[in-house]
Amino acid sequence: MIDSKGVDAGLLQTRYRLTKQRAAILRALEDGAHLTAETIHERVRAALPAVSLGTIYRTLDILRAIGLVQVFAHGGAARYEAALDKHHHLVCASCSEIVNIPAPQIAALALSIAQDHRYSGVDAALVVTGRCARCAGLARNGASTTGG
Amino acid sequence: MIDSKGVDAGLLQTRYRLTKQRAAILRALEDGAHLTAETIHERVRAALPAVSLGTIYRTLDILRAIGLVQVFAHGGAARYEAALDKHHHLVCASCSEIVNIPAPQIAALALSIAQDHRYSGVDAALVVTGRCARCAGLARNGASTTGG
DNA sequence: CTCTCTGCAAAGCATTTGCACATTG
DNA sequence: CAATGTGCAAATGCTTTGCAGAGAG
Repeated sequence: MIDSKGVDAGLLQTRYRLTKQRAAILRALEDGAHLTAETIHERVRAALPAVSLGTIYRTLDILRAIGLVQVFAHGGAARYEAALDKHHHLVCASCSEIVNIPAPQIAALALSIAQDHRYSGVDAALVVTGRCARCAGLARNGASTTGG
Repeated sequence: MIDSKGVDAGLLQTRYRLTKQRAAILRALEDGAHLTAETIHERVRAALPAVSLGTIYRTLDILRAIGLVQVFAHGGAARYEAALDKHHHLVCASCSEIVNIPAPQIAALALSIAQDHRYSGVDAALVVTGRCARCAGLARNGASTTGG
């Protein structure tokens, strides 16, 4: 997986080349999780102003194929994060806060479901949606809760 | 919820009007599950040739807000289905077959996770991805598995 | 009759792609 | 040097929206 000293190792083990753009994208993914392609673009631009959004998408797609990156859809745009560990997500419907949750029991459940239906090569994604304490509090006061 | 004799009851209990377009959309949703907006459009057109895609989207959005319809994203386009019961999905990564799975234990797990993080009004969606037996078999023979 | 809905067509986002040039290994 | 990657900009696919006329209650 990704390691702070050897972020790039993953790529080096493939036919893909390690360009400065890709290294920057991997670094951006280390800093924050659940990032939008556009957010990643902004962050990468800090180091490499000329990088295009197209390159971000192409690279993220490669990283996902290799298994270095995990994607998860929320609110129109896809969210990307480094595939450090297997986890699921708890999302606030109001402010879109995203919390990682371990839920290790899901893996076994998914496997059992898959076997029942003769599916192989299984993966599972659980998304729990609700309202965080802060947003629930604001809602009680009748205030708008949209935003971060 | 939706009943074969009273599909429309849900709408009638709201401020929304029951138009022939909406009735047709509800009926299309009874027939098949996991439908794309475009598929629903085609089906509705059989009865009402002039219906526009825009109306399909507007209606589906209302039905979701009321709770008559459940959405679930897969492969670019959103999939819609009547909210008859709470269930989850098993999806074949090759042919995109979608199987409904009950997994009642998820609700309790989601609730417990939500409580841990002081979230309220919780809902959970589990998507299990894998390769169905047929696609796995075809893959073994080196044939293309896309489609179906 | 009033308020809501509809069709149409244009707009809006997120994402993908073709191409000529730049870069990596 | 050969193969792969990049920027740019146009194209795509799904979904949303403004508007004027049509229809529901």
